[in-house]
Amino acid sequence: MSSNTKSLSSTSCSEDESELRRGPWTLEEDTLLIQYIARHGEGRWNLLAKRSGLRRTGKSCRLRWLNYLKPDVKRGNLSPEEQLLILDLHSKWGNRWSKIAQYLPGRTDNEIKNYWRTRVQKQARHLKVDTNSTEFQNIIRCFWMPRLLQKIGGESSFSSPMLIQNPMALQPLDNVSQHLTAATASPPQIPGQGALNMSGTIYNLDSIQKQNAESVFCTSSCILPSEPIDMPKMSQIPECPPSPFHAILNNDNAKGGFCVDDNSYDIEAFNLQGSVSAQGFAGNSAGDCYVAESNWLDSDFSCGMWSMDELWQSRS
DNA sequence: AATAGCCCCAACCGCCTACAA
DNA sequence: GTTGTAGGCGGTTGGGGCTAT
Repeated sequence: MSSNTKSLSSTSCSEDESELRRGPWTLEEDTLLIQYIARHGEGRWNLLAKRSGLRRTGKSCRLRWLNYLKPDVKRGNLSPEEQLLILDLHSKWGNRWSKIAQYLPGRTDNEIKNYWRTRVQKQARHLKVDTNSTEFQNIIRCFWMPRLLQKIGGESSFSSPMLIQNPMALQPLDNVSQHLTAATASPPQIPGQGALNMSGTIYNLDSIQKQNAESVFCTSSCILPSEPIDMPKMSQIPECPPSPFHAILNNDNAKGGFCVDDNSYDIEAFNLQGSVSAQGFAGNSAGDCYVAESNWLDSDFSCGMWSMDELWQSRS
């Protein structure tokens, strides 16, 4: 949405000339701000606001520049890689939007915050869980992030700029995100095989792709193990609870859905029946969960459906 | 075609911190 | 050490656009 096209609702003929303007920025204001910064540079926002002739607060000028006018601000939907990074970094730092934004070149804290509120929190609302809850964290780790990884892996043949060959496996985690952002800045010249390593997690894309007919194992501390997964062995781990989502794809009469939009790669909706919440995911020991989701990953996943009754039965 | 409801995002607000006087 | 100011951050809101009915 460009506010350039918007009219200033607060503007009127009788408006006091000395009054500060508020609301959407006009094209003229944008031009003034850009020209001033081109001549004098960023910073000293209050002074800028006075001298530029803009009847705006310094704060407003700063915000407009940083979130919209700055040349390197990226527009458009967040890529799966960016979404994955946000989910991962948020699990580490919480609502430290500006810190998270540092790892996504061209993305602003405001944009990331909006993404979290409109996409991620929406899912939590549908599930009737708190976004900070263990349950929801598990859902993100076990379903959303693997799905994004799968999507990235699926595109690996290959244009995904964040997908890099893995020269930095086992690097300290804080370097990893940096590496990822660096990869974004300079498009890779590599084929799409390898791994993503974030937060100490090696996202083994080869494994993901091979696992389409298998399943994905995830733990509280990582999404996928760094070692190639021996899925038959994994599936025998006794403490792995049965996947509540196993029922997802085998029930044509399902009334609930866990949907991922193929274009945005977002989980589109949890349409849960009654008072069902995601509490079932909290019971996984140490946050571990086992996801048998062969069909989920295999399908085009316009919308996987399952019965919530089955879901609940499967976890008890 | 009209309209009600929802979604998304730009912009604002209030608080906090850093720093200079 | 205190005070004032600027900048930065996270939370919240308002309104345009989209979709469903």
